[in-house]
Amino acid sequence: MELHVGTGRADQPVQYSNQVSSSPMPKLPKTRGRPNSREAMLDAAQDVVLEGGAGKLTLDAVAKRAGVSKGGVMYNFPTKEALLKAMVERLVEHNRHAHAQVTASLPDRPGRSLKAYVMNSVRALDVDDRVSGALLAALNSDRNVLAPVAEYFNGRFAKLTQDVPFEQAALVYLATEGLWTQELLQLSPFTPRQRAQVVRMLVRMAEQGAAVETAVVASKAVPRKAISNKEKKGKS
Amino acid sequence: MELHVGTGRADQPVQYSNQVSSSPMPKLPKTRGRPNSREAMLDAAQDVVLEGGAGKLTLDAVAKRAGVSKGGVMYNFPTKEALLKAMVERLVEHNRHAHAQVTASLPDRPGRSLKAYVMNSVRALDVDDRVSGALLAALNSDRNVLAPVAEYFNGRFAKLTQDVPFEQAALVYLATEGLWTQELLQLSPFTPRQRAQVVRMLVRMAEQGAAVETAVVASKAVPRKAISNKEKKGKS
DNA sequence: TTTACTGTGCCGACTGGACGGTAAAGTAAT
DNA sequence: ATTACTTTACCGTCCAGTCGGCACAGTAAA
Repeated sequence: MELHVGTGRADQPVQYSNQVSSSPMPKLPKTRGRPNSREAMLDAAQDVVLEGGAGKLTLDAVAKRAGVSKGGVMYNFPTKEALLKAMVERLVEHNRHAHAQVTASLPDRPGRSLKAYVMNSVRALDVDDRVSGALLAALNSDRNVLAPVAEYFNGRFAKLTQDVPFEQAALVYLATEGLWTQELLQLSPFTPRQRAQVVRMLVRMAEQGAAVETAVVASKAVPRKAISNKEKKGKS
Repeated sequence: MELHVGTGRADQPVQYSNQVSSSPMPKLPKTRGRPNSREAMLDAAQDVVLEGGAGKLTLDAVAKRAGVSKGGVMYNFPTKEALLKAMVERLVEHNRHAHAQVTASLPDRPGRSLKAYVMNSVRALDVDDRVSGALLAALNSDRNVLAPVAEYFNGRFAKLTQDVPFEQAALVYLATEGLWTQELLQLSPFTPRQRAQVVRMLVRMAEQGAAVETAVVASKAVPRKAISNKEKKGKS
């Protein structure tokens, strides 16, 4: 299926795509002395957050990690908040791109986008996109910085619900988000096997679109003996 | 139903709940051993985190907020990590208590604990328990501090699944967790109305226990026209 | 080609403030 | 006086942000 859509870092000949306002570099060629160190610094920042948590994200740490001096970092990001903002924007952008890519790879049926969302979230866990969460923590400090994220989340959900009945979409959406968060914070109570099982269920639900919704509403008094027991295996 | 189980803070004849400093602080009786001060400081710490994010949680800020000096804080909590730990423990403890309380108020039927979990999580949002999340962010920095939380989470889920088929429990659990997180971080795409709708659905699913699981598995080809449309209103 | 000038990208020492933590002295109930 | 708690003052460290400087590339006049 070739789902490799990148890890959120610069693993392609991308010429620093997303420019953050006030960036002091209108000249695009930029080729002069060094390759684009901006992306390298963002990568470094990601790594730092990943390894030490948001609290360890200092300019010096980023500089060291990126193999430059602090001045170098400050040159590209006039302030720490600018760095954070750039990280967030790159992440959102990457996520949007990845979602689009996965969506495109799926047949155009109801729940397509929702299914893509689930798959993409899981992929994000398998790869090392774990920055998002660590970053999210960092953002918690500067609450205004995560505004773009909120906006992105909103728009995203709006699209997911066009395909699928609201309750259904919301359920899958929330569960996916919950799984993602829990795994990210390493608070998940699931064994790998259970996680896989859950993911399969979510994908299934996204695929089936409205079916489950109907079933849920209809199942007011289903006799319990009818329970399917075939799904019992994983246990820590 | 009497679900008032507290807000996680000292909800008793507390005199100075949230003081904004400046005030000369009317020297209350100050009875001999005043075990209140500890709780008051934890309350203050909660408030600080709530308002400014985890990054603003400094000893000075807590002290000012609590109407004491920094030394006063340091006396009760020899180190900042001790303060964090205390906050976490109080939170977990409170949560455990609340869950037990809600559970007790429900009829002893399958999915009882799960339903209580859902209801309690929502209640936590309605009241101002929002600290948990902010705190959770803080913990992200000192990863070892949130170990007790992880432990608690694990045990909690284990209990929820005793009652209900795994997939069902996992689904409700994750969705609830997702909802909680999103609302907490103010990233939720839902209108209040939609949120209420989702909550109702989750409670319903928890109640019905195994029923939905059966339905999900069975619903391979349910005609979409059977969808209940009665739930369409909220829209931002 | 040489020289002189300009701008870009980066370096790294330094500063000033914030913050965690310490210690000694003070206050009041017992 | 002893104990429980609080305050005031201070220290050391960390860190964002500043600033003067350096190297190199391009430009162009000589």
